[in-house]
Parts: sequence; C-alpha cells; structure tokens
Amino acid sequence: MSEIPKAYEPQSVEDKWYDFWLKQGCFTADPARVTDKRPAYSIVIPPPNVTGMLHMGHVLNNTIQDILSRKARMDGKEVLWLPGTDHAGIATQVMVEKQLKKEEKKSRHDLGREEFLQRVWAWKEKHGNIIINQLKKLGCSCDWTRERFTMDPEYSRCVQKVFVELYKKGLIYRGKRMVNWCPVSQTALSDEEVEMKPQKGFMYHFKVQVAEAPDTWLTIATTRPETIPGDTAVAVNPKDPRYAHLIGKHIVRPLPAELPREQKLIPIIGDEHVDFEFGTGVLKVTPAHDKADFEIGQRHKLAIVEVINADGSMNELAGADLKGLDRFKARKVAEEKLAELGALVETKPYENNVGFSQRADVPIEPRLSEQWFLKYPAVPESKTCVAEGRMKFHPDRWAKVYDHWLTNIQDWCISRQLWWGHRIPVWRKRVRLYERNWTDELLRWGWDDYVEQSWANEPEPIVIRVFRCSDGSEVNPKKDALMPVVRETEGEYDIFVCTNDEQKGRDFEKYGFTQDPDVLDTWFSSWLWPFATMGWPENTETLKKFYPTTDLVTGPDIIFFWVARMIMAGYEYMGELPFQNVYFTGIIRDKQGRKMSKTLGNSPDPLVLIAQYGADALRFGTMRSAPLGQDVLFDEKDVELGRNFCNKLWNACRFRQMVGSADSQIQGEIDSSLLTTDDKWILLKLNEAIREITEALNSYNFSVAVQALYRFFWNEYCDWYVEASKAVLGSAERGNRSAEQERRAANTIAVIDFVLSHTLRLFHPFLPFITEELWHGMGYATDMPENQGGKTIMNAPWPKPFDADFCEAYGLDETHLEFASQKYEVVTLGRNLRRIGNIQSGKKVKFVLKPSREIPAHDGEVIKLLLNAEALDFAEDYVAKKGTPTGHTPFGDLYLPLEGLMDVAAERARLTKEKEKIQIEITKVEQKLANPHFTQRAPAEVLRDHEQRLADWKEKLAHVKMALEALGT
RNA sequence: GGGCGCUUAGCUCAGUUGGUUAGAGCGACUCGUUUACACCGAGUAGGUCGGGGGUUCGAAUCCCUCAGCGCCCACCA
Repeated sequence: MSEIPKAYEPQSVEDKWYDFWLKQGCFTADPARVTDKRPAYSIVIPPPNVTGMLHMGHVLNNTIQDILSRKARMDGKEVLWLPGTDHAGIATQVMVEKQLKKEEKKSRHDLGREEFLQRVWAWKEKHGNIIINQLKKLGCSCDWTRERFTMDPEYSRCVQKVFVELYKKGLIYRGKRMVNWCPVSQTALSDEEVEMKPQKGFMYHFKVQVAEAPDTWLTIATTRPETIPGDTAVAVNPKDPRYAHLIGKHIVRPLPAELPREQKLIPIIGDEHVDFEFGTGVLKVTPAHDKADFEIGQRHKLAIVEVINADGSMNELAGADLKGLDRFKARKVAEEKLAELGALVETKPYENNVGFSQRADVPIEPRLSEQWFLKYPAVPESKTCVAEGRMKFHPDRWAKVYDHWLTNIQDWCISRQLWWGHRIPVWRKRVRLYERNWTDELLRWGWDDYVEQSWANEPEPIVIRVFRCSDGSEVNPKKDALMPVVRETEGEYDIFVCTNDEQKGRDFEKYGFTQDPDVLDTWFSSWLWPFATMGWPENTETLKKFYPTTDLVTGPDIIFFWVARMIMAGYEYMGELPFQNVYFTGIIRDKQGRKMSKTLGNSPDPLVLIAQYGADALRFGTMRSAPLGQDVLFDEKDVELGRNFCNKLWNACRFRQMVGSADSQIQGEIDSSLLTTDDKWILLKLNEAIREITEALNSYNFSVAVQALYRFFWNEYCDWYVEASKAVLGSAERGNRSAEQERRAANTIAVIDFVLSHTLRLFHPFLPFITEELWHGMGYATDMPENQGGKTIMNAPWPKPFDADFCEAYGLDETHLEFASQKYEVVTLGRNLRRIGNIQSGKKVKFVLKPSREIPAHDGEVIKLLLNAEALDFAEDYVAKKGTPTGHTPFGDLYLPLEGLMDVAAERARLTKEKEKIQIEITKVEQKLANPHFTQRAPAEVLRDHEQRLADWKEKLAHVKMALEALGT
C-alpha cells in the first residue's frame, strides 16, 4: 500500500472483494459447523419478484439483512442468509403479456397455455437474474449456493403437498362466493390485494313506483345506477316507520326500460342491515354485484342476476341500452336513461371509498364466482407467540396490528385465473350417476390400483369430493370418507380428486378428468418460504440447524400478505415459529415525504448511485437516515455524505501509512508507560463507542449505531486524536527523531493501529467493501489467525468492551476523560480568541496561559499544536495589557496578546452577552435553592448538584467580569 | 366509524426511568489551501420543544384536552 490514491475509489475495490468472498465461499453456510459454541444464525430474504429491479426499498431492506448477517458472523455464528426470488404470478404474467402484445401483437390465448408458459420461463431465464446481480452489487452476503425460486420443482412439490394436506383436512374448499374480481387482470383477488381509495363520484337519487300502491313512490340512492337491471329487491329497515308497512309489496324497477312492467316487479323486503339514517333509507339490492347485497340476497333467497361480464362490460341482461358498454360508460347511460324516464330525482357529487385492484389500479368488481378458499388452520400458538413475547416485533407496535388481523381473519381466496403459477392439483369430472355405488363406479374406470392400494392405505389417500351441480352443495356423507358412498337417483355431479402425485394426475386425465385450469395465489407459495427453501419436507441438516430463523426483515405493507401467513404455516408444518424477531422497516420516501413511484420519477436508481458514490456510501447514507420503524426520507445528500465518510476513513488510514515506518509493518504492543493523555482518552472513547454500537445493533437501532460510529470516528478520532497525535509524530522529521522520540512515535502508531483495527471491524457490517480493502491494506489481516480475520475481516471478531484487566494494564480510568476534555476546552477557547482577535486561521500567534494547575509538557505541546500557535507561554504572574482577549478554563486563564488588532466593541458585546446569560442561570438556580419546597423535597443528590452549579456559575461570572474590566473603556 | 403513530433549530431527526445551559447531521454565514482528507479544517448564527390546562420542588419527558399531518382496519348504498 505504498502508493495510496488520495481519494477512495470504490468501483474496482468492490468487484475485487465480492469476487474474493464468493470464491472463498465466505457466504456459504455449513450446518456441520453449527455447535453449542458456534450457534446458528439465519435469515431468509423476502424474495424479490423475478420481474423486479432493485429500488431503494430493496436497498434499505437488504442492507439491514446484510448488517445483521455480517455482525452475526463476527460474533462467531454460523450464518445462513438464504436468498431467492418469487415468481410473482400476476406481475410477471402481465409483463410477458405486454411484451407479447407489443412485439408480436398476440395475446396469451393466441399462443395457448403451454406455449405461453414456455415464453414466461424463457423470460425468467433471461431476466430473472437481474435483481440477484444487483443485490450482489450492494454487497449482500447471501449464500448463493442455496438460491431458491418459488417455482423450482422441489419448491413446487412443497406447495402441492401443502395444498393436498389442507384439502384432506377439509380446510380447502370450493365455493361459489362473492370475490374481489379484477376486470383488467380477469382474476379473483384476495381481500388483502384490494386497496380502498376515496373516489369522487356521484350519488344518484331515483324514484320507483310501488306496484300495489301506484300513488306511492320511493326514492332510492345509489352510486351505481348501471346495476339497476341486476336488482332483485329493494330493502328497508323493518323498524323504519316510514317504510315498514310496504314490506311485502313490490316496486317497479325502472331498468331495463324495454322490459314489460310485470317482468320488472321486485319485492320490498325488510332487512336489519339497512341504515335508515343513510341516503333515503331505501336500499336497492343487487345480489350479483355487491358483497353486502349478496348476503341480503342469501337471507331472503333472492334471485341473483348478473349484468356485468368478467371484463367489466355489461351483458344482455342489462338491457339493450347498456349491453356491451363498459361499466363506467354504462353508469352515465343509465343516468341518462333514468332522466328520460323521469325517474331521476337528483344527481349530486359524492365521495366514497372504492376498492381498487392493487395490481391493475382499477376498481374491483364484486363478482360471484367459483373459487378455492382456505380456512386458515387453527393454530393457537400463532395467536399467542407475539403477545407472549416468544416472537418479537420491532417496533413492537406492529404486534397490535397483527393481532387485530388475526382476530378478524377471513377465509383466503387462493385460486387465480392465471397461467403463471402453481397449478391447482385438483381434477374434475362431471358425471350422471344412477343408484350406483361410487366404489363400483371407480372400479369400472379401472382404478383398482388406487382403490386397493392407495385409497385403502394411508398415508397417500386420494380425497374424493362430490358436488351437486344444481346448487354446488357437497353430497359426501362424511368429509373424511375416502370412499364416499352416495346414492342419488339423478342429477349431475362434479367429482373432484386431489393429488400431488403426477402419475395419478395423468391417470385421472385418461379417465376424462381435467385438471383445474387455475393457479394458486403467489402468497400461497410464499408463506412456506422459511422452510420450503431449506429442503422441507425432508428433515434436512439445514432445516435442523437453521430453522427457526433468527430474524426477518420486511416492510409493514406485507405484514398480512406474508408475515402473518408464514407464522401460521410455520406452526402448522414445522410445529414452531418461523423466526424469532421481525424487523419492520419504514417506507422509503423522497425528501418531500412523497412515496417513491415511477410516475413521479422520484425514485433514484440505486445502481446509478452505486456507480456514482460506491455501494458502501449508499448503504451508509441509507442506514444513517433510517430510524427504527419510521419512514425514511431519502435524499441523495445522504449518499454523498456516505461517500465523504468513506473518503475520510480512507484518508485516516492513509495518514497512518504515511507516518508509520516505511515498510508499513504494523506496530507492536502498546507500552502503557508511554501512553499520553490523548492516547488514554481515545482508548476510553473507543470503549464507549464499542458499547454504544453493540447495544444499538442488539436493539436494531441501526441509525443510532451509524451515528455513533460517525461521531466517534470523525469527531473524536480524526478531529481530536489524530490532530493531537501529531504532537508526538511530527515532533521531529521522520528518520531524524531521537531514540526517545522514536519510541514515543512508535507507541502512538501502535495506539492508532489498535484503534483503527477496532474501528474497521465496527464499520464492517455497514461498509463491507472499504473495510475489507483497508483491513488487508493496513496489514491487520496478517496479525490474525486465518479464521479470525486472517483471511477476511468478515470473520474477524466483533470488538468487545475492554475488561477490567485491560483497563488496569493500560491505566485507563474515567479521570483521563476529564483531563483530556479540559485540555480540549483550552483549545476551543484559544480558537475563539483567535476569532476575537481577527487572527486568520493560518497565521501563527503566541498564546499565554496562566496555569491554575500543573500542565505536563506533552499536553502543552498538544495545545500549542492544535491552536496553530507559534508559542504557548506559561506565566504564573502574567499581567495582560488592557484589551487582551482572554478566557477562563479549568487549566487556567488563556490570553492572546496582540497589538491593536482586536475589535474591542465586538469583544465587549460578546462578553456582555455571556455575562447576561450567566446571570440568568444564576438567578434560576438561586430561586430554586431559595424555594423551601425544593430544598425539602428534592433528593440530596439533586440539591448538591444545584449548589455546585451555583458555585460554578459564580466563578464564571467573576472571570467574565474581570475580562470586561480588562477590556478597559 | 374504530385503532395506531407523529408534531423539538430553515430541513431531517436524537433526547433513556421527569433533574446541569435541549443535542447531532445537513443547509446558511465567516475565515482558512498548516503535506491524511476541500469528498477538508476552524468558527458563528439559529429553538418560549404544535396550542391550552393539570400533576410535581422541578415537565420536551407523565396525565387531560384541542389542532394539524400520516398510516392501518371497517359491507354505509
């Protein structure tokens, strides 16, 4: 490291060390190495979408995981950070469909399922690695040998297995239900994928005639007049005196206009759900297109009339006027139609919450459709683990949010009408059966094998379910029956069989069964992530040693999607919690507090930032501004700060190389007899920093840790210690030092090496690249055993606070902190005097100190150097000329004698201001001490403090008064 | 409609169980190229801790209340 560049150049350094780490297998976790003395530490990455590009959210999230992983390695743990990607059903499919449309003007249906899926796989092969490589650029120390993808064959088998098991338990069922339908993606969504947004729209009031009482008209309020043709009742609250008497009568539905009156009669029903304060107190009921209305419909056995198609357009039942129109267009036309009919009473602007498809950003259409649902397994532990502290949330307020969701949990719609994903392992055949025993029927199909072997013998029975097609009801006598015996005389039935055995699936197809075309919700695979990535259901070594994982780092936006479900799956399948701690990051926003988005263009590309400032700088800047659990207002300035910081670190090491011996050998042991007060001070400060940073990391306060590092290194080490050390190092030209000076210089360098080698280790989790470069460049690696930092700083032990023996050996006790800070106080005062005297920073001047205590020669040298003074004279009986700038310090009075350069008026103003400040403080303390309530009730300690304070203030006041007098008139 | 969080210097935030003169970084301003670093150094200015009330010898800190901002949950047509 003889020719060290003046500024740190990250690019080549980063690639060099990342390659080194990979080649040396530094990130690879070995379960065999886990012992009592070497405990396991594990994290599974929240798998980014294969379609993904690294954004600032990833940077925040993965930097935290990397810090945790690297710190754990330095703590001597066997670390597994397990990476991978998520197939992200909708997002990926939509992306490939778009590309197909753009490049070949084809839809996925033009290609067919097989061909389309091949295209998606091809796309995945080509682009799926992008985000992985980006994570590598950031320095993530993931065990890439274990990289997983949620559609890997082994992973898919886990998903199928879980599905089949839940199916067997009866927790997965098929049902015709109201679901959240996205008309753009044309698939069902789970409740979690729906986002409520306030929408400006209109409230339409229209009137309808009561058929049995032609003079009576009811006014109905609605935001969706286009659904009127689907209305099959009008509901009022039975307790509502205005309308209760009309229950049982009918109204004439105005639309579709062309229908004869008798076909438009719908009943007035009474239902408690109707709020008579709201609107007009009369509710139109559209069971096919509204969740609440559907439930009313169920209660009153109303007909369900669908008027909207899957793509959001109106169908023929909506009437000639609306048919074929988009639902929003239809809304306007329906309004016009009502107006034409004279039914429209008024239209007024109205704002309400509308559910939006998170993915496609269009309003959800509540739609009745057949889907697969999961009733979550009842796992009591998942409810109690957080409340009872077995699993910790950071910050812990998320525990309440989690708990609330769990208590209001709804069944999960897990089927998606997509092609990209895990296909549902269920086959169906529609049959007509007459008085036939099911067993006979199946035997007739030649399924003897299954009947004889599989069905009769655990553990791989195939569950058969039979549903009546007319109403969808299940007709198995017992859910658990493997050999359902159903004797029905006629009707159509759907037989469902569920298996994760591919061979059996193919066999079913031979007998006319077809596999369900739908795929599973992506999250139905993600919720298995912590153990499916570790080889489950085999009881692998990895699983044995690394499950449950230690920490999970994720955004609070997926607490329900992912975290909560993983907890349930963890308990259900592993019988144990999936992770011990969950750290919820904040959301990254721009510096104005807006969410980052592509449309706003306020989302910086992390790779551009890395190219510009370096990965360490990006990590440092991000972590510095990310307090625990709060949103992060990102500002490129922070990355710049990170770069500056790396540069400071670089140059501090460069300084060490320049003052050290030419062969840049690291110095030997510290000789405690030669330690200066500055040496002791910085060692004590280092000790403080070690405590503080370790404590902050243990409590996940990353920004606190970074700020402590910043303060320690920049202020305490560079600004004070390094500058002070020049008094020893620069006392003579190098090579021209006396033997004594040489010994002292060598000892100072030994202290510098001690501090730097500790500092680099404290920085390593945050700044992996530059610390590795300097660790080797400074020669600290050669000093360590191979597996303790000799090979890489990654495995160097994390610094521990000094023990009592160490402190005693080096004479480190708190009194040195005070002495050195008093010395630095003299320096600060001296620098102030320079300003008062209008002395330019560069100019050498003479200072005089009237000492109030003995000041060792070394410390006098340091003060002189830090003041950039020509000389620092000690004079017990110094009498200053009038107008000499002066100030009082614990070391005595400091003077800056000069000739007529001082701005006397300015100095008088300064001193007067200070005097006033002191007097205010004295008054405050005196008043307090004069208050008998205070003196009687305050603890003795506090009382003593106040008395001491008063004495200190009075002394200061005396000195300021003297200084003012010395200024003359 | 419920629940949670936030409000401290121009900006972003610290401030432990109440107890010295409420801190830091950035920004602003002044001075400075003294061979580690101008991606730097030295220094200066800037706050009645959102408003009001209470508890206490003592409140940025605890309690009540009001206001503003943000997030989550909820079937008000």
